[in-house]
Amino acid sequence: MDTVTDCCVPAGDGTPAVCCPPIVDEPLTVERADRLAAWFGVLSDPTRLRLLSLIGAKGEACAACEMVEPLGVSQPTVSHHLKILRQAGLVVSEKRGRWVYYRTVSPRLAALSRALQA
Amino acid sequence: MDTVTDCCVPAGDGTPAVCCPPIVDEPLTVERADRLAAWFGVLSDPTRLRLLSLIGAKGEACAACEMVEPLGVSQPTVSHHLKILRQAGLVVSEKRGRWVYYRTVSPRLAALSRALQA
DNA sequence: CCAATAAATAGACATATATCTATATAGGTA
DNA sequence: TACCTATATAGATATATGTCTATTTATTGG
Repeated sequence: MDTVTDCCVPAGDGTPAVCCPPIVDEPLTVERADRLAAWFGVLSDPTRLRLLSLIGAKGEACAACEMVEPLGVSQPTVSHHLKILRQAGLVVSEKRGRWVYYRTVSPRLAALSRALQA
Repeated sequence: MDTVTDCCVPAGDGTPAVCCPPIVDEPLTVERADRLAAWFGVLSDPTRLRLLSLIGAKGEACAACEMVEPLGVSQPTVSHHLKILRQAGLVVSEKRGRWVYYRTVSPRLAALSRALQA
């Protein structure tokens, strides 16, 4: 789950691959289904969704100072979920001073959104 | 998880509710996060995604006759996953003759797609 | 250089879930 | 009516996961 291209379907005829085309367009391969399922699994936890939403709404948010208190879970739990979001490529982090700031990765969210288009 | 409206955000000012607005627009409430997480949980299994994709691509598919064999899992497993997809409102079923046919529910998929728009 | 603090890791534990086999149900068909 | 056959349900089991407390790591400021 490292790059957006994980979600692409190779055209195989020289034209550019289509990234995360709607899943209802043609039957998913086992590989694409596994990758997409992993991403949706990342989105299947309320705490992670709230973190993602909080980061997106603020534009940028730091882990402990802005996210632990409003979510009502422990600091290690926030850290755990942010790691999962980061590994999935849904957020990126940057250390500035003593704090770590997070931002959402729009292309990744857009790719998943596209996969669900009807 | 019964209607698309489960995903809506009431406007509270007389104007129509916005259904499944992007989660990065404003911080999710606990309730919306719980509901969205449940839906993404339904999408977080490769077998269910392949079922959904197969049904969508064919336009309509019957449980045993068209889905058990290509998926490579047992009939009860297919039945189990179809029930979960049905309860989530992502597919509807109709019994015709001896078989049960499934179709995808476009508005529900569209609502989830909208929630992930960047 | 040391103390304070933000963040990450380790480990434990409870809960959820995906799958299977075996069995039940239901409804068309001979 | 009685039998097939398509689905659904039950129950068991292995695995995955979300959360916590306790601890470690890393970095800033005095």
